[in-house]
Amino acid sequence: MTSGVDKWFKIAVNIKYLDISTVLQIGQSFRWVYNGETNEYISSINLDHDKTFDIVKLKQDDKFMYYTSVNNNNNKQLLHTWVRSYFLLDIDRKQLFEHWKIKDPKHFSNLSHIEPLCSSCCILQQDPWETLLSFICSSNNNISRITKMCHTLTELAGDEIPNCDQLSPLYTFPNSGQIIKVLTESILRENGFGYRAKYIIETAKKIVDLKLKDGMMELSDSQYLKWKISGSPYLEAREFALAFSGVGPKVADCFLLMGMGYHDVVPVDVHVNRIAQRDYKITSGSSNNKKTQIAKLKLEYTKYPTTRRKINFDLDLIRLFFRDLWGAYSGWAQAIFFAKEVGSTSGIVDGSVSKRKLLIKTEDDNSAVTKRIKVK
DNA sequence: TGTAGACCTGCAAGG
DNA sequence: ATGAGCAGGTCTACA
Repeated sequence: MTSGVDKWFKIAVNIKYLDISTVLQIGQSFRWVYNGETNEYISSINLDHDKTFDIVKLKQDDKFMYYTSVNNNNNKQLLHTWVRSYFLLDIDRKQLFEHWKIKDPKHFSNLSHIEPLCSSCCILQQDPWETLLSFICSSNNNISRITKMCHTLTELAGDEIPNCDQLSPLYTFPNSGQIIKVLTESILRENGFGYRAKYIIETAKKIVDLKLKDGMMELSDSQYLKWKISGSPYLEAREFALAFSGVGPKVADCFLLMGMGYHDVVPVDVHVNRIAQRDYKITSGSSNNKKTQIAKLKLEYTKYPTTRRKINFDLDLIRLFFRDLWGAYSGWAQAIFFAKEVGSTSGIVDGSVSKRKLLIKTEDDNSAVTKRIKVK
């Protein structure tokens, strides 16, 4: 076990540029536990998408992000690589903003208004398998329950990680094999998963079957997903993702954006839909132009039967509108508008003893980002 | 082929 | 104290 003194490594990141208290709680990742006394975030992390997990801690001040691993020798190089990759630090957010200012001046030109939201402009590059399951849990659901469900999944089917020096034990995120071995739909239902219980079991089964069929049983689920999908055009990747139970267009796009690195994907949910209609005047009516566009998509999607069955063409046009407007990192731009629109709430803190609420103001009053801390 | 309802659960918001 | 309504949707059963 550790001596009680963590050896922290650090990386220069201005908090105005990237604020982990926003990014980790905005509803992208659901398994970071915040410790209000130490101001640290902790989670079990699959550092290289392999089969071993580390306990990772993160914290931040104005100029630096600090990171450490509680077990596995605190491998600096591995951690460093993971942090850069998880937060996608090599992507130049300032350059993205410059691009968006040119492409969408109406909504990005007033940078003083937008600037407070820069800190939330970060799409995390998460573990593919965990991302897929997390977002299956997310459908028609709220962040605090999604968070709870993700933790429950680890407790029910993951492995307890020894010596992690925490008040409550931490577990690995279960792989597909563990899920089908240990869990059933009724167990998940008893544990509050509701109708998503079935989707989780079916999805885990499908991954096991696919790996078997492809002769790739030695790969972890995430390695398999990357092997299967990486490099594919978006439409093919989405077709593959949509074939899973409980995965519709929104969940598939979240998975591809946050788990598979498809940065130009804008997941269209009720909020993005509302933004499109209200701020961009995307009509829900049926103009000739729109009918033409849909007819074109229908033709194109005949090659993709699952997509054809599950897609909503009106919403898909909104995705395409934003992709064409914002470009290669349109998914990141969407994160800014999403944060502005709904703010965020987060889940468990210190073993669910208390709860933290973080709110980003949404009024059109050019106000700065405000945060509210609420402790039960 | 397209479109209403149903669907688990927990929580805020308003009365 | 109580309970309708909703939450970053998806699935199924019908016309």
